[in-house]
Amino acid sequence: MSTTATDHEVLAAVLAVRDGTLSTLLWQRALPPDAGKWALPGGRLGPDEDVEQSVLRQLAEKVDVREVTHVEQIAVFSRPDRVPGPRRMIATAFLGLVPSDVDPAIPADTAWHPLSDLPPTAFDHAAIVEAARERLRAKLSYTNLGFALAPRTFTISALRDLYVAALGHPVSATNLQRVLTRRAVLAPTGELAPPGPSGGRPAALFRFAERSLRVTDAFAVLRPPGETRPAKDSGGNMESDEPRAAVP
Amino acid sequence: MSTTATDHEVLAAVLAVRDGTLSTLLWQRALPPDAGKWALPGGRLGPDEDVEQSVLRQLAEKVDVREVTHVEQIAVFSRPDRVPGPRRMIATAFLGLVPSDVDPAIPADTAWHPLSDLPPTAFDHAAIVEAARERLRAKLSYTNLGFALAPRTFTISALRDLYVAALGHPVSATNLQRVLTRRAVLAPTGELAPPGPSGGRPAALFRFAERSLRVTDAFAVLRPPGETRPAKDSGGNMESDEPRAAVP
DNA sequence: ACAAAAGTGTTCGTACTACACCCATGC
DNA sequence: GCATGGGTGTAGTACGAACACTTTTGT
Repeated sequence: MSTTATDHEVLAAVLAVRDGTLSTLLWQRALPPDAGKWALPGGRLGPDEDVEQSVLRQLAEKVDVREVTHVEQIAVFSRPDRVPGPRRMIATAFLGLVPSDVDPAIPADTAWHPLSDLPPTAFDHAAIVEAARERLRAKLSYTNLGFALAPRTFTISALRDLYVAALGHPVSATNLQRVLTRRAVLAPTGELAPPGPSGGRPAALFRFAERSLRVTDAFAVLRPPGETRPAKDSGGNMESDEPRAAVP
Repeated sequence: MSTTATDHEVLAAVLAVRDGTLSTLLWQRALPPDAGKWALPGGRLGPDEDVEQSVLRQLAEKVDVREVTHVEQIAVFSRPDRVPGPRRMIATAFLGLVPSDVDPAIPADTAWHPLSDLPPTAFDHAAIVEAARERLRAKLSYTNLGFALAPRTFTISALRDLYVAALGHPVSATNLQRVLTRRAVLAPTGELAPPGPSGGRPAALFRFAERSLRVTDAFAVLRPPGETRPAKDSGGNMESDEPRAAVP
């Protein structure tokens, strides 16, 4: 047994907009180390699974996996002292997204926490949550990732509220509709939502044209010549997805 | 000792433009498994280092690390059968970049290979190279990452050739200069390069204003209100950098 | 009628692209 | 002079942001 043996864990920052604020799922540790602190869902990588399979399995213990609409790798966290223990623990961190309308059954030790008001967190999990938030912010701007936060059908103003919560800055409902429609990200359902008790014109219901990730703005500048809109989609596998935003 | 013990390796796809084509550094395996096939530089994670430190240490054995101008995490590769052996091997893949003007001393078993004409590669290393290429392509469009491919000073047309090799599509030297100047990515040195043997106007020499990664186009759409140009830089750490491009 | 909410029309500014044209050098 | 390569000037256009205005409902 060489000295290089490690354990590998998978951790998921599951984000969703709850009560108008971006929140993440955490469970409270009962045992040392870091007893009482709040940790991300996850666990040890099993012998016959890759990290993608593992994170879905681990999430199934906390929430119904069918409610997780998008999962992607964020980064490896590997500081030698990041978790105390007999053997070193390396973590692959994931971003998971859950639509705003589902209220999954969660274990007693688990709860949603607004990112703006996190409780004391275990180990380096706060940094993982922050990286997940940055990833989400970035990808909302150049992909159709909104589908993963939104119910199956929604009004534009409801969608606007989701974008505001996730981006952290004001978003105009008018421009949101036009931008997403131009990219063929949104499609009208033809149905209407009834107005609230204080009146107002009934809102049209929309849905996302696709419910899987698609890059809508591949190039910021230096586009291939002749392409007016870069909105073409591109293939790829789970290992190679990534966003733009925060930087070393 | 539980069955979950793993080894962890670090692999780097070191990319550079050589002879006008995007190339990567590979070494030819002498021993099984995959003897004779070409592999990415890397090796086992040491007990007292994180993956970022490890990749720099491993690269030092192949090239002078001071010549590697940028390194960033790409993804974890974790298929249980990705590498045969007594214990499972998980890999953290990195992108490394080397300027086009340095010709580092490399070991006898190591050579540069054009991405367009790779030799038979070991394990899943071809997929890692492809992911690195996508990462580079994406980030060239919305960051100042060109600094990592370019010499310290260069003419616009030399820089254009680098972008063409890395992006794989034509780039106008005129527009490249204007786009990068507008973002304050390029700065003139005031010096001139002598023309070639066939004449022509002497070209002005430029340099990159910064030699560390900066996001120049954070938002494709849905910018924070009031910001005309998003070109402000943002903080962050190495763990959280990522690009946009290929997608699952 | 009035308030409230949704949606459309229109203007404005910016900036990327493309292309024509001018500049400086070698032969 | 002429070819070669570098650089600037200038449309053209597309599109995102902002804001005014209209539409449709409830009270």
